[in-house]
Parts: sequence; C-alpha cells; structure tokens
Amino acid sequence: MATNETLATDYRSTVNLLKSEFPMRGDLPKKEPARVAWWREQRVYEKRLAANAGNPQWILHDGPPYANGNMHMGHFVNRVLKDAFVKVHLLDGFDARFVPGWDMHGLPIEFETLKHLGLDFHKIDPIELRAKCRERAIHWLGIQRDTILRMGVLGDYEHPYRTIDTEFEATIVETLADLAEAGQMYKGLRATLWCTHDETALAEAEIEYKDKVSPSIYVRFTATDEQRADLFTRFGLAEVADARVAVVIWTTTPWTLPANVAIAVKPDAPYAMQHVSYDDGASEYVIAAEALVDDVVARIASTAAAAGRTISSQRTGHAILGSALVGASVRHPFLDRDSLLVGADYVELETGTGAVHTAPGHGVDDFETGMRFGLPVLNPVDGSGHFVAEATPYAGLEIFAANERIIADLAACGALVQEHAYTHSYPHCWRCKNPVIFRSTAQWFIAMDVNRLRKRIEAQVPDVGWYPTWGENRMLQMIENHPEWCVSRQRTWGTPIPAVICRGCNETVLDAGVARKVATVFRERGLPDANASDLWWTEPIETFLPAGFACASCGGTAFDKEKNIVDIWFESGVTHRAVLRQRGMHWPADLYLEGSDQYRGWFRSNLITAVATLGSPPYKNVVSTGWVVDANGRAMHKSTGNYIGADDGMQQYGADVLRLWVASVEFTADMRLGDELLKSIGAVYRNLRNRFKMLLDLTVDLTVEELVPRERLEPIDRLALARLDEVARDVVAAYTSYRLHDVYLALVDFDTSDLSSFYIEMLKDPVYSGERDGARRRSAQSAAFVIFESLCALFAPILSFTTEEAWQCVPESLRAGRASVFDLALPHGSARGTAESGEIELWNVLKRLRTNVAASDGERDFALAAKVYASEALATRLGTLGDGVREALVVSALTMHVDATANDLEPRVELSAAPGAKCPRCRKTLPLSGDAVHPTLCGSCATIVHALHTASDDVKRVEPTVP
RNA sequence: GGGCCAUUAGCUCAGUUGGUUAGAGCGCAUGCUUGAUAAGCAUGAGGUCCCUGGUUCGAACCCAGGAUGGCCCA
Repeated sequence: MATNETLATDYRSTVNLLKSEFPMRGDLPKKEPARVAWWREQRVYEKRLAANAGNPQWILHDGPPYANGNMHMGHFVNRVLKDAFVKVHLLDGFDARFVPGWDMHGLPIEFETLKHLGLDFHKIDPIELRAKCRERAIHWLGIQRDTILRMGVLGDYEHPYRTIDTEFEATIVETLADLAEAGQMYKGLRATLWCTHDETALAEAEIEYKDKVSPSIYVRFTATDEQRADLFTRFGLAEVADARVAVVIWTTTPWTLPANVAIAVKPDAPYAMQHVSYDDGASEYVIAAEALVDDVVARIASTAAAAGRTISSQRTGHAILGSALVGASVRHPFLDRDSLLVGADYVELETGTGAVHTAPGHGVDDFETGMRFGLPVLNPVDGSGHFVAEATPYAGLEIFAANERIIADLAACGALVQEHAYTHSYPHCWRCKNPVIFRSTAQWFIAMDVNRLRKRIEAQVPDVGWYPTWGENRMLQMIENHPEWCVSRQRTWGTPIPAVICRGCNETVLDAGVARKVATVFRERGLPDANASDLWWTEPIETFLPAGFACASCGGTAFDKEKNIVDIWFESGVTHRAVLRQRGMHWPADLYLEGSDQYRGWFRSNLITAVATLGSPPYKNVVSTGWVVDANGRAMHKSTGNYIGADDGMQQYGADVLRLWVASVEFTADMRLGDELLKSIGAVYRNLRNRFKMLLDLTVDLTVEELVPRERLEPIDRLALARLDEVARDVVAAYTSYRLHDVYLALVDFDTSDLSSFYIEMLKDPVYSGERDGARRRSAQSAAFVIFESLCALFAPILSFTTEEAWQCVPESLRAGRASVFDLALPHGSARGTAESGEIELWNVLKRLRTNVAASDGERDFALAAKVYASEALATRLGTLGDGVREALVVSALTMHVDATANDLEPRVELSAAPGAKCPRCRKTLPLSGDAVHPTLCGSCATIVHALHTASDDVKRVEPTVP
C-alpha cells in the first residue's frame, strides 16, 4: 500500500522538472583553455567581423605593451577592458576590428638580451645584437600573447602590429621626415638625463625615482678683495677690510662643483649677511637667504663645536633682495675662476641656503639659467661617468667616487661648512636601476613651440572626450609642461634617426628627402623576418641619398651616417599612423584606453605626433584606468610579495571571475585585489552562473516552433520583458560611455531583485506544474528564453567564457544559426514610451506586493490566499494581468478589492490561510478536484495527469490510495 | 616638495541640483525551503560618510586646512 510520501513521489514524475547540460560548478581554470581553443578553431572573431562587414567602424586602437617580461594583473585589467568594449561593439554590429600591438624596440629589451645571452655591449657587432634583440622580443611577444589569449579576448592576434615590422619602421622614418620638413626638429646641446651605466641619454619616461643616500654639503664661495667690496656696497655697508665674506651654497652632488659657473638666488626674496665670530678671535661674514641664514649659522656652529670651538653671530645691516645680488660674483672654492650670482625664480627657501649652485652642464634648470645669462656650459664628464682631462685635479675619477675627494679638498681649503649623509628621492635608470646624472650632449629634439605646436595641441585637447573628465585637465598640464622632446638615443636596438653628417663642413642634417628615401629603401629591401632598419647600418650612405643631394651649408656631397636611434616613446607615438592608416581603419580612432600613467606616455606622444604631422588628435575618446593595488591599497611589487601575475590569477580563480572583478570595481581609480576580495567576487559569480543555469533549466524543452512571439505572451511575461528592455537600455548606455562598473551594477541588480527573488520565483509554478505544451507554460518559457538570450549578449563582454558555455547548452533550433554567443545581437530594449513606463510601474507594484507575501510571518507563499486592496485605477490595471497577479505573489488564491482611499501605486495586501488542501503535485492549496482517480489533486493537476495517461502509456499509472 | 585622483558597512560600490531614518551586492547571524540543493527565499545585525574647522535653517555632498593611499613629476 502506498504511503503519502510515495504518492507525492509518484506525482513528482508528472512534474516538468527538467535539467539542462549546464553544470552548476564552473571549474573555470580547468575548462577555460579549451574554450579559448574553440573560439580560435571556430574563427569566432573573424566570422563576426565578416558578418559586420560594411557596417560603420568602431576602432579601439591598442596601446602596445612592451614585449619584455610576464604580464601582471594590471595588464589583465587593460586587456579585459579593451576586450569588453570591443566585444560590445562587435555584438552591436560594428566593424569593430581590433589589432593588438607590441612595442619591441628599445633599451630594456637590448639590456635584457645582453644579460640573457651574457654579451658585452661594447664588444658585440651591432647587426648581430639587433638580430638577437629581435629574437628576444619575438620570444616575449609569444609568451605575452599566450597569456592574453588565455584571458578570453577577441582580436586579430594572428596579425598583430609590431614596431619592428618593416612597414612600422618605414612609418617612423617618414614621420621624422614630416617633422623635419615642417621645421619641427633640431639638434641641440642639452643637459640630458644620462645613464652612465648604459651610456645613453634617457627620456623622462625612462626614469624612476627612488631613495638614494647622497653627501649633503654646505660650501663657502668666498669673495676676493674686490668682490668683497662690491658685496658690502650692495648691502649698503662699509667694507670691513680683510674680512672673509662668503656666499654659502648647498648641494647633494659635490661632483658637479667642477662645472659650477654661477650661484642662483631668488630675485624677490630677502638675503642677509651674518657676522660670525669664533672664540679664538677669527670671524667671517656669510650670505644666504634671510629665511635660511640662521640655519646656515647653526651648521657653522655645529661644525665648530665638533672641532672644540664655539661661535657667536649677529646680523650685519639689513636684508636686501636677491635681485640686488645679481651681477655680483665670488670665487669658485677650488678652481681658478669666478662664480656669478644670477637670478632664478625656481630657487626655493624651504631647504638649503637660498643660494643655488649652478652648473649648466648638469641640470635642466641650470642649463636654462645658463642660457639666459650667457654662461658657459661646462661638461667635464664623459659618457661612462668619469671626469675628462679638463676637470683637473679629478681627471679620470668616476664621479660618484670623486665626491669624497672633492669634499676632502673643500674641507682642507676651509670652504666646507658642513657635511652629512642625506637620503632623498633621486632619479634612477628604469632599466639598470643605477642613479642617473645630468650631462650635456648633442641630441635631436622635437621643438614644442615651433609652428605654435604646443598651442595647437592645447587648443584641440578639449575636442577629445576624456574619461574620467579630469583627464582633460591632466593632459593640458602635460602639454603645457612638456619640455623639448629629446628623441635621440645612443643605442643599437631601434629605428635609426637618418641624419647625415657632411664630411666637408661637419654639419649634421636631418633631411626630409633623405628620410623618405630611407623609408623607401626599407620597404623595398626589407625582409619579412629581419630588421629592415639594419640597412642603415649595412648599406653605404649613397643608398639613402636622393639624386643631387648636397650639403646646404657648404655644397658638399660626401656624407657619413649618424648612428642615433629614435626614442621608443616616439615609435609608439606613431602607432596611429603605422596601424590605423596602414590597415584600413578610420582615423582618428574612437577610443584609446590605457593606465593613467599614459597621460604622460602614449596618450601624449600620439597626440603630439598626430597634431604635428596630421593636424588633429588621433583619438575621439580617451579612457584611463587606475592601478591594481593589493588588498591593503599598497602598490604591488614582486619584491614586497604582494604581486599577482596574470597567469597565476587565472590559474587560481579562472579568467571569468577575474573579468567579473574588473567590472565590479571602479576601474578609473585604484583597484584593490586580494584573496578575500576574489572569494567575494567568486560568490557573485556563482550567483550569476546559477541564474544562467536556472533560465536554461526552465527552457530546456522549448523549441523554436513553440517560442511565443512577444505580442502573444501572457501579460505578466510582457511586463518582465518591459523591465528587461529598461535594463538593456541602461546597460548599453553604460557600455557605450565606458562605464563598465555601471553595467555590472545594473545587471547584478536585475539578476537579484528582478530575476532570482521575483520573476523566477513566480515562473517555477507554471513551468513545473503547468501543462507541458500549455499556453501558459510556453509563454513563461519564451519570456525566460528572451531574458536568457539578452543576458548572454549583455554579459558576454564580461563573462565571455560563462555566457559561451551557457549558449552552447541552448537547443540547436533556438540558437538559430548563431553558433557562438558572439553571434548574438546586442539587445537595445527599444523604448515604447508611456506604454512601457506604465508596465514598469506595474511591475514594481507587483514586486512590492510580493515582498509583503515573502516577508509574512508563519505560513507563506502557496499556503496563503491574498486579498489585494487597490485604488480603482490600479485595480483595473492589475485586472488586465488576469491570474498573473496571483502568480507574481506566489499565492494559491487572490481576490482584488477596490479601496477608494488607496494610493494609485501603493496597494495593500491582506493574507490568510488559503482554503482547500495542499495539492501533492503543484503544492498549491486549492479545493480538491473530487476526481475519482486522483482525489487528492487540484482540478488543474487532475486534468493534466489524466491527459498524460491518455497521451502515453509510458507514464506510470498512479493508483488511487486511501491515506 | 608640486600637480592630479581617491577615502561612505568587514569587502566591492550606489547616493540625483545640499533636504526626513545614508542604500545595494557579497560576507556574517537566524529562520524557511528540500521541485534552483556545493543552490534558492526571507529576516536581522553591522556606519564617527577619513579628520578638523567653516558656510547654511539644514552638509556624505559646498569651502579651507590636514591625514592616509595611488599615479605623474621635481
């Protein structure tokens, strides 16, 4: 005899509890690589691009990562954000081709290659080194490309652009030709950041600051008798004969003192002369900024005390302005020359003495001050950081090693006021990590103020869309503060600056005609697997000279090649020409997207070369991202152990969880990343994954023939789709304005508050218990499928792996030829105006009513009957939904009552136990059917079960039993 | 040291032109469910809106100063 339990179990087999193939667990690290391979085999990207052919282009131009080293989570963020925006536009039908690129020349690779192969830069043949560097760069490109593809991105990764390609090198040289022709380039002497280890000039972007301990010294520059008289006069004082008078300077680079030619003072700051008396009767006068003179005296006292002496001091006369000191001079402490007092606004009064040691050969400010006052540019240091012969008595010494000697000599001659070790932030070479120096060398420059270039750029910055909006101001500052752009490098791995030196007059010239000829030679003779620019090294100069080329100065026709290469920031600065223009993509690009460091880097270099040679910015929109920091908000470093590599991250969590994390954070600011955080994102991922699973399970037996068109759906299902439309519009708007985090918020909110806790809750009864082919069930399933399909498309740019996996579980007929999730169309949810807003209003009314039911004490849901009290207008509107209102509330019975006092949008609900008995099949509490065969079932279930028996003998017969 | 940016619940984030009791997801606790079950639903606890001062009838929001962190520079 059957019990109640077996009875229920038996009816269970008549319920539509169907399962799709989609597993609850993601197993992402294990399964994702196969999906990557599948996308490539199926040529999903190429097919979608072909399907979109002829439609408007949308171009995200890829900023090239440097082909050196493994990728970190910052790279992950960069690639995934780009991928998401490219995919949105692909799904939306745009010709959104994406050509990734790599930055492959430059010192870091040259250095890494030398180190990797154990080679000596000074001994290896340049052509051989260049071949090795090429191999090495291609090696890294391969490693990085594998990591990037593992992230699940789409793009033309079989044909990336590379700065080592012949076409790219030709474009670099051609751009130099354009700049030379426009008069934008010049060669000049310049205090340049110089790495003595790598023996090259460095760009600002190749510098990193870190702490360094330097000798901090205060030095007397003592006046001669004549100079003393002048100084006393300037202070309006009578000369004190035979007194020692000195201007005291402060420096942390004693080795630059041999190049000292001046002392800079702040023209509008007061300067004081202080009389210092020693206990042994000696005395001196020291001059420094009034704000700092007491500090100088304290240092004198400190040094005196160390020697067992004491001092006293008092102010002499009144302070005078720095401008009154300009033109005076004092003697260099150990060389036989004067040091001139000059004025400079940059002199600061917070530290030091207010009297700044000035060596035009060893500092940018110093150089400019030197130019203004006509000072000689002394440069007694060679490329390897040793003093040259002119720098007697220190010739041959390495500069940092010479510090000690110089300090000792200063002490010996009484010029040293004080010395102590000083830790400060100091520029270091980004590659070899050694401290760099300023040294004046002859370099090629792009002139920022010729042809009003700076002004022209500034005028066009506001025409670009900057996200976040402060980017505009940031870029304006970058342009305003951009120094003359030094584009030459004295290294081997790069594209040559094709300048020639006239043998007749030794004049160096960068000629547009020569440069264009060089580009032509590259294109004609460059081999696919070799460096086209090797030709500059291997071919005779005549190969590159246009017919009849002669020196403009002396008419000479014999030339030598100059052996400078171009700054790699200039190379990546012309990607907009080399890639967009060469590959049939429109110019300017729609979007550049990089880390916020690129305002100074790639955003700026592209902007400059574009405005200088093509007249306008290379991009319509620029998006910048923040930095990935650790769970505590600290910068990630391999050395501090909080570093997460991209490969490791994907191996541990799966790419899709990390992709979801990217969407879950506000990427324009710093992004925190840590285990706890990723576990939390993992939970969100599982939620979303379950929603895809549930929607698939609910629709697994739906076929395209049974798919109910939207206009014939049940009213309650149309309401759900109205809400979907609203979400789709919000999401698409967020995507197209690059607000990925808003996409995430909108989709998660819809998933949680509309689907999981509301719509899916109400769909379970009609889908599980309803007549399998009945109109109600098919309508519910059709709406669920539309939601599923839309969610796949809306989520595909973020959860690429998961949406594809889910899409592959859709029955063939419903996929309708859309083999991949990336064949779907982005749903725009076209608005239907007031009709829709009415529907959404009604949807929200139902959600609030359902909340009342779900939160009720004691009995809930199908154990309940509901009485809804609504205004007459609202009752009428709810009436149009028929049984949908009861379904939405997930109750067994519902009656509608007019309450004239009720607000139009705030109906009241009254709950009570539903009359009848719990139907063991549908679990609703309803009157018994009174059916002879199935007396415990409700009427609807009895009918359904009877129909099943009639339809199929396979269905197990359920015998009536007496409890 | 300077410019820019950020700071709201344990975590990630919302927070409309200044306006009642500052919200959501995750996590946590409790209950329900066992026909989404390595799931689902509900309820609840949890906040010095970085600090200080100012403007205002009223400040998470506006102003000034500061702290911490980040990027770019010096």
